[in-house]
Amino acid sequence: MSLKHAILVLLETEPGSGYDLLKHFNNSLGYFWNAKHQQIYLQLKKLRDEGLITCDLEKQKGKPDKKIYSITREGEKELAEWLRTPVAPNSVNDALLVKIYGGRMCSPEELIEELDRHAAIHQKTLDKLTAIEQSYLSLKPESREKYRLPYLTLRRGILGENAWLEWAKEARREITKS
Amino acid sequence: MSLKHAILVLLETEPGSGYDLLKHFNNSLGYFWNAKHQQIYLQLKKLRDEGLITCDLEKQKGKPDKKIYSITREGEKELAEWLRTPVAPNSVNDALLVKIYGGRMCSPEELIEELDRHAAIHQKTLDKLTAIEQSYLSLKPESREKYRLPYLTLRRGILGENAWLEWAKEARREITKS
DNA sequence: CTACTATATGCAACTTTTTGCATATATAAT
DNA sequence: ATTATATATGCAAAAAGTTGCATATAGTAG
Repeated sequence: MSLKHAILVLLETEPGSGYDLLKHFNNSLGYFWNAKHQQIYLQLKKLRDEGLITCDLEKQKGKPDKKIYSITREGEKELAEWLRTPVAPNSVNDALLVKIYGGRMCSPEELIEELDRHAAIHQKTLDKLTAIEQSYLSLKPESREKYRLPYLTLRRGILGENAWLEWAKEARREITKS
Repeated sequence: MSLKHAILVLLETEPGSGYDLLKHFNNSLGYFWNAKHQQIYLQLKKLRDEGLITCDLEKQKGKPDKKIYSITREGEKELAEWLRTPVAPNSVNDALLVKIYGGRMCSPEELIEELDRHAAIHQKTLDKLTAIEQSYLSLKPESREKYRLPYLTLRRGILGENAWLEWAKEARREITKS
């Protein structure tokens, strides 16, 4: 669906190899769009076949050649069009909640253990996001301009993770009671 | 993945037809596990093939026969085992955030329009969840016991949607500034 | 000296999910 | 009368995503 557009968004900012993209992705869109590296490489191939991006080889010594992808006019057009089209609301798949919903069949201790495990992961994500926010906020106001919109998505991550952790505290209290 | 387990969780609570399940699902697990009706019917078939659920026909006049599914011993075993196994953290796919991230290429007005559209959807979800919460809270404390764990997942929904709407206000202010 | 991590890709097989169609009846609203 | 909605299922094809493997080098940590 829109992994395709996520890639176009990133390549519109700057060209790069699949690997570059992957790293960039994992520090930005990856926080709210799931994708494995295979998926990204596959999409890059497809996007190239569709002519939405181009690919130039960059020779490197020792390492395999880098394929540097850039967005094309076609790609920009496609992206602009997508931006004008309404998208579906976020879709969530949260196995932990399925577990808790049906948690009667297992011990409170086991639920708490799993909840804590997830809380640790969410805390880690929050820490990363907060660190990114700090580096954004330490930029000079002129430099911030460029990142204004990405910053909004960062905020979404931060508010979301905070809410998650708040909920986890509440849930923990409730489960412990039993 | 765990649509399978989501179905087992619901059938463990009470047997029912695919359609019953679907409605139940849409008012509970559906808030944090995405699935279309086709997927549910398909999974029911698979679960039956695996012997985790059974199916009895219930004749109806006028309408097609209902297939009433129930969980089997095998199914309960499978479910209990799954509950003891750690699950992956929630995965999110949020196209709106991809859009905002790359929103430089479209007008603030268009972004705001889309943001508001999504906000309306989230508000609607929040309203539904709040209504469910109200009916839960109006139960006698003895009757609540049964729904304690599902209620926690409801709380997750409420806190999550509130956070979403808070963020949307913030984002709206920021985008409007430009 | 060895193991691990990072760089840098990608195929093949499989599972999961989505999209679009298809059917048939009952009831409530316009 | 007609239309829409709810009931009640499901197939088939396509798209998307996951899992597991495979390759090859360079640098760093133990």
